Amino acid sequence: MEFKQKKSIYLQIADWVCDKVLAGELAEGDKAPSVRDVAAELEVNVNTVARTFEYLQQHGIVVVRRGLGNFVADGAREAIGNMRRETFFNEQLPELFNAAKALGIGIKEIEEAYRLAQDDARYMPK
Amino acid sequence: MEFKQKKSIYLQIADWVCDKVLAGELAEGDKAPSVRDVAAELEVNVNTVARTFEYLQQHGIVVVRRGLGNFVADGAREAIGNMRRETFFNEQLPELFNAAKALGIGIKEIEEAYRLAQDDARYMPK
Amino acid sequence: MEFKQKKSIYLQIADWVCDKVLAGELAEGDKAPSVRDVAAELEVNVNTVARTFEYLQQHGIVVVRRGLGNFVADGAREAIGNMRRETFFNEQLPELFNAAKALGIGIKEIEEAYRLAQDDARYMPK
Amino acid sequence: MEFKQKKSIYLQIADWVCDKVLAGELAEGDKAPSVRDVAAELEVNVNTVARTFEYLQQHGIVVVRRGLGNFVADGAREAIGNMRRETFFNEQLPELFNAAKALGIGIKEIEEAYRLAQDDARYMPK
DNA sequence: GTGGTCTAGACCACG
DNA sequence: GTGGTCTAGACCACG
Repeated sequence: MEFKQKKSIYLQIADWVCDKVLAGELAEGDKAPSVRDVAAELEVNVNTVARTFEYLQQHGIVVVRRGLGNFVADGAREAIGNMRRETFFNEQLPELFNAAKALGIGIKEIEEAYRLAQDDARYMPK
Repeated sequence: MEFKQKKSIYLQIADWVCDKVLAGELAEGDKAPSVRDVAAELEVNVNTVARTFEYLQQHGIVVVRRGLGNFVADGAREAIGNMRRETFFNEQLPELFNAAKALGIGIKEIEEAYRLAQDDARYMPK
Repeated sequence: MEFKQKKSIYLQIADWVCDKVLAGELAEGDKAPSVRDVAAELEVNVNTVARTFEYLQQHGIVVVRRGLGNFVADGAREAIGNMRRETFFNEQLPELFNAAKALGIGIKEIEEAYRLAQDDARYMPK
Repeated sequence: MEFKQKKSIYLQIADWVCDKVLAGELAEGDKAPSVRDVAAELEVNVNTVARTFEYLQQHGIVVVRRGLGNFVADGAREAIGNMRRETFFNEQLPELFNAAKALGIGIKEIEEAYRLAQDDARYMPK
């Protein structure tokens, strides 16, 4: 796994875990891989992964059972969806619209970029 | 001026200077306010502002004339526009579309949010 | 380490790091000594060394891994070589030839000085 | 007149004056143009030119006659030649040879660059 | 007056 | 432990 610079690694790992949940690789109630296993797999510091699970726990996506490990919480899928939707509509989108406005970019150009992105995705999937 | 926590102060000051250039308050060739004047006005440390101008210089937005101060570079407006436009289309927009795709959000919903944002801006300007 | 007055300390430290890379003391991928260790060893301020690494990073000689430290970049040796070679042929040498021309000094005299310098180096190494 | 960034403006002006002396535009004993005239002509600060003449005076190239102005000193041509020759052989050349050595560049390559520079100067004079 | 650089010391997010 | 950032204060060359 490659990490981007802009975002904290621990948050990128959180995204990675959430993606697994959404994809069904981790079902609700499943035991999540241990902090140490994730750290080994992704070649990051154990503390970093610990912070990831602390974050996931605070957002109701995992629950800790002491001595047993982290488990995907009931309602995790929904919690993830809500969290992301909220971020999307309340943070990402407003920021983008502000930037667009300042640059004199209108909805037309955004639509066009969207269509181009769609085409790219269609012909060069992955 | 209020600073946000997410972004470095020196970068927020850089944005502030760029905005002045785009707004025509600072024309190309104009002398920018001195490092010390900006520091006093924004109530930040002189070194912080010095870092801002170092950054602006590296991006071709100001040129330093020794002993005289910082001057808005020829082509600064274009440089700022290009920089911001590039960020918009190559970073912000793709990230947004990716997020949208993952959430099953289509262009329709983005358009609708855009219209809502427009209305907000219209009725509650500033 | 003794610092000269003509050049900024942070740039002299950058040269010192580059020399270590060229000498093989620091291989590509190696972790560079921490900002604080270098500051302690060279008896300069931590911020000064931080500036050095910022400079090295901008020139592709080190990469920062957050929380882990600075690492010698892939291709650092080549980047340093190119940087220095370019300075030599495009700046130092033309300046010298211009000065020589203005003084009526020809290649013969330069060659002779070269031979003398060689001899000095041979008999008084270091 | 265009100023380079690396060298102090006052030293570049000093070179400019010395060049005039060597070219015969200013003969020994001639009155040099006033500090204010030079400042106006080159569009620099008066203090900068004052520093230039202070420097030239210290190196025996001009003499000040209070109330009358600066005059090209007797022996100015020779003083300039000596000064430049000394800089050339004791500073520029050793620095260049050091840099060359560090880069593994020998006298052959310097000679070749010299020949190329000569050709350039011959075919594209000025 | 102007920016460039440096020090000493601090707090922070991140790992 | 690691680099990033900021402050307060200082001295410098240069103009």
